[in-house]
Amino acid sequence: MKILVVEDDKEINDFLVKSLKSECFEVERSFDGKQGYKMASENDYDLIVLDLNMPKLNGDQICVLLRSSNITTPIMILTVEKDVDEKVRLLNSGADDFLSKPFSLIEFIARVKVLLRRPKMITNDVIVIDDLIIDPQKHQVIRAGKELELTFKEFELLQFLASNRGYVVSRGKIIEHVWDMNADLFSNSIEVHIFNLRKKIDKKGMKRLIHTIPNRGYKIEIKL
Amino acid sequence: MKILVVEDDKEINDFLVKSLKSECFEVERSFDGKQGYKMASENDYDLIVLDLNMPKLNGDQICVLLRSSNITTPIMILTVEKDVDEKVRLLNSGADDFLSKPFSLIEFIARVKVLLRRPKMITNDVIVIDDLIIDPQKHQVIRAGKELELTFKEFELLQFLASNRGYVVSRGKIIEHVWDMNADLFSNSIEVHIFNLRKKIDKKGMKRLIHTIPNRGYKIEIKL
DNA sequence: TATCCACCTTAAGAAAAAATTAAGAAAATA
DNA sequence: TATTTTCTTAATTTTTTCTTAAGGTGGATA
Repeated sequence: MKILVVEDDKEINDFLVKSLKSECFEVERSFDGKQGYKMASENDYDLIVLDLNMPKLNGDQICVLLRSSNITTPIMILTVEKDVDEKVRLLNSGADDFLSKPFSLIEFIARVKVLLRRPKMITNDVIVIDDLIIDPQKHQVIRAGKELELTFKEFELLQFLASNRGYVVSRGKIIEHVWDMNADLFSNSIEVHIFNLRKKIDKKGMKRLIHTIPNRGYKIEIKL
Repeated sequence: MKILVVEDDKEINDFLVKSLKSECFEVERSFDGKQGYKMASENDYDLIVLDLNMPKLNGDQICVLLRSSNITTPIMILTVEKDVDEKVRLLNSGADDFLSKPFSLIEFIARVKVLLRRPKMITNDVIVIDDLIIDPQKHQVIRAGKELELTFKEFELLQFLASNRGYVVSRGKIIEHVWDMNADLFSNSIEVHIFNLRKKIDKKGMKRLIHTIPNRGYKIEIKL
């Protein structure tokens, strides 16, 4: 993950870069709006952090410029503005998020991570979620140290949910991926399989991993 | 929505007017900078589209003149300039947006709609408003670091309000987007859902995000 | 001050969605 | 083909969510 930081204040720039690097992000920086814009338009970053007030070229101006050249990289603008209209204006200029100074390191990193988040692809890799281990190659599932016997459909269903961990998976998507085309969308087959899966995986006394989101689907997640 | 187009090139003028009309905007036009300025200053448009290079009076000059007479109508300037400094200069002259020729119809219309502050489309993007984070793909809402359990309707309602942050959302629009056609327009279902949403999101001690605008609807906004 | 109006608040029960059974159909295996 | 396992269907129960309706609150208005 490559992040560009454009901030003319040396101290804040250092702070941002250090914070991001400590989170294992690759960081490039600029202390100048115009140079920052040049870097942003010539390189492919995963996130651009812009200070609002800089000499020569402001953060929001850079933002408008980048968006007008169809650069869709997420942009976060750092601002001291407390004015609502100003914030609305910034969001309309194409920024994805803004952060008012002074801000905490934790808040900054949290926002960065939100902006960088993308759903994962489905692979055949081993999936580990808490004490649940799914090994697609071995067709093996272990929960709390005990190996479980899953049927083919149960395994496919679990793997699909697990590889989308944290994200809601709709019934439609499940049908699409775990069943084939001609499956009946209006049967309750999924419910029955979920029920059977839960009997094996989410035994009583354990923290539940499979969650129902009414009207939307199911989700695998560690709830704290 | 009434839009003024000022452009001396007959062909481009026709193109713009036709494009806008096909999008159901009401359009008036001028082929001349001076006359265009007169029209802009004497009428109340929702958007003014100006060509940069015109005989007698340039787009940026019109822009400065209009702004100096306290006309705040959004202005879009059409330019062939590729130069950064030029673009920055235009933004500073009071223009809200600029578009470099040649541009596509889609791009033009998209920008127009942004400037007209049409309610934004509802996407699946993560929405961050202050310490409220809404992640549609995860069906996850976090306020002040704590995850909240929202029902389907509550989530849809919040997402709709949030994606129109800063703007009032009428009951009609809510019914239209969150409910389906055959919803009862005269029930107080919306009020109840708003109430339940507030219980979860705007807990006491927090700065309120959901605001009632009497006789008009609701609005999500950071009040400072 | 009385009245109206828009919105808020509650609570009950209607409606919808999901969980749970069990039986039988289909598929895999021997 | 017989047997076993897995999957689907369908009826029933349980849970969750949504709507309705009645009463309350507070501001605006005459």
